[in-house]
Amino acid sequence: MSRKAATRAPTAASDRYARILAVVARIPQGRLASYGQIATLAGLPRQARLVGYALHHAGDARHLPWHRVVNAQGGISFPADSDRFREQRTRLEAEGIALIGGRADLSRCRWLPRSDAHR
DNA sequence: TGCTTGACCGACG
DNA sequence: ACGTCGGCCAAGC
Repeated sequence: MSRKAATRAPTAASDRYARILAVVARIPQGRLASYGQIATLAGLPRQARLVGYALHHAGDARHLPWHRVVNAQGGISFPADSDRFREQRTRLEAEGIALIGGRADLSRCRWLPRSDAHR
């Protein structure tokens, strides 16, 4: 009884956020991951927007490498004239990731989990 | 209670 | 390369 009408996902939102943030926390320094990639790794394919929402909700109040999450084009998903944008770019450059033409080379910096390989 | 927005993505034309 | 559209879920008003 009191079934709470689980016509929707039986999984609580906070649980999804936890999974997403856990994946973000695993991104190694000097590596990048796209929102969609994080979603898939967290077991939530096609839910890239949730990744952004989770990070927004978490804010910088965590020790998360949020700056290592970029969009599918390798760019920063913040207005180019915002402080957020500058901070992310600064942090990435500090890790040796340069943004050429506003975007990083994902084919070179993308994080490949389990394939850490030489590490 | 319902519509809109959002740190997005991929497919199409 | 670019604009448009649908998808997917949660928070805000």
